[in-house]
Amino acid sequence: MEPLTTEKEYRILQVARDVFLEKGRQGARMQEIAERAGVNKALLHYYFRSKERLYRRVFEEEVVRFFKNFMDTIPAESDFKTFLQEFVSNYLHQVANSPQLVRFVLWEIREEGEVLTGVLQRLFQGDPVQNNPFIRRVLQAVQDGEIRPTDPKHLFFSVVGMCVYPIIAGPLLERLFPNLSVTDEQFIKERAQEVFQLLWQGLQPTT
Amino acid sequence: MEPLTTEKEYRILQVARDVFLEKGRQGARMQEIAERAGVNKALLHYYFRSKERLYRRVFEEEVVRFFKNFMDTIPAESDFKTFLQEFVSNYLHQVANSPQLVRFVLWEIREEGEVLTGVLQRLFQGDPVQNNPFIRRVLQAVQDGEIRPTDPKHLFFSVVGMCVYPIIAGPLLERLFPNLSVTDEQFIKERAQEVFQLLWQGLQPTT
DNA sequence: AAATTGTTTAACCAAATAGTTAAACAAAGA
DNA sequence: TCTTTGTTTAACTATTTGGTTAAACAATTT
Repeated sequence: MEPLTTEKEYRILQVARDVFLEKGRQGARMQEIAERAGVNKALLHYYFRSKERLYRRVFEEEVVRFFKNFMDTIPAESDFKTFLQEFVSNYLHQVANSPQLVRFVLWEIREEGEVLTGVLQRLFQGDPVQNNPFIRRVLQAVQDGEIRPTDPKHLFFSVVGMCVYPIIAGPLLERLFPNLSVTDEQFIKERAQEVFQLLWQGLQPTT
Repeated sequence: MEPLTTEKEYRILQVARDVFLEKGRQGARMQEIAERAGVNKALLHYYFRSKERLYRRVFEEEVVRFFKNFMDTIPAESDFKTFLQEFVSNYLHQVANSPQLVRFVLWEIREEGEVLTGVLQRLFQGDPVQNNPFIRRVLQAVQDGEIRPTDPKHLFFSVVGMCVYPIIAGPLLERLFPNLSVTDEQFIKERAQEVFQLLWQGLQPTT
């Protein structure tokens, strides 16, 4: 049988991702990755040379995924009300789907300097990111009088913050509120509703 | 001269905190803590026995601080409008003052099970935390008709999320928005204003 | 079948790092 | 001054962990 190098290489990457997201850069162990992937430790080095390189590969991929997730949740054109409603719901589901991703990126970005800059460079070549679709849509909504004048950057922070926080703080909040499970569909729906309502009312033009 | 054991013990704890907040549980090195504290490595073990115990000591203390910071920012009684305004401003400043704290807690709580439960137990003995002053104040404001009916738990998540997110995502956001510095007094003030405005308008009773 | 190429592994090595110990040192008291 | 007690350290040990290597293995080609 033809040995499919790609298959095992891919499995290693998958597992490496899991372990790094769980334990972080320093907490992850090559041995554990190997075992979980069902291969020998040397194979990790055969494919990826070093822990550093394997980590970078994962880190870069996850930062990209982090942004792609965000971009993917931006709905197609429509009135701003449904745009906002859908975005909140989509993004909440996205984050709830893999809470570790956000936590990982938010923690690990603290050290990576050049690496992060490189990834971002490649992701948004030339494009000033301040012009991302979400922000452009907000600016347009303001111009069209659909919502009151607002700094789109701050609105962006607010929306993302409200979606992301309950989920990455989950382990804490679930201890404070005994009946809470932040990744439950039930809660996510409830949350989407609350967030949207607050935003929409808060953004109404004042006459 | 009388040797002040407390002094060096205290300095070690201080430095240990810094290093753990910077590097995390696994990233921190006993050697580095010793060097930065200006003492020999053995002294760390003399006072704290093991890395594990030193870490727990720091972790527990920081979780407590994390909550104390929150509690301390809850303003005294007043109308809900100024209450909210002050809370947002206070909490933003609190978080901006030590962004590492929030990042650290949010990352590290993922593993600690019994430890965290223990700390929380001691912090809020008996008191169901759902009854914290912030939430009580919101409930009252709803009853008094100062704001529209809202789930106080969700409002709590929203406020904290909007304050916390831009700051812990700082390293990322500052690369996306070149002129941004999320811990600058300038930005914090601006942010407080924006967050409050959104909240206040979003919470108005609908006639 | 023999040779070739690429794949996989067990066993090993080297470096980093947590933890220990015995001895030096300093202050206080007899 | 000598002893005692508590403090501090340099040097050492054990363990963990990233990384290497030589040899076995499997598939393919000649």
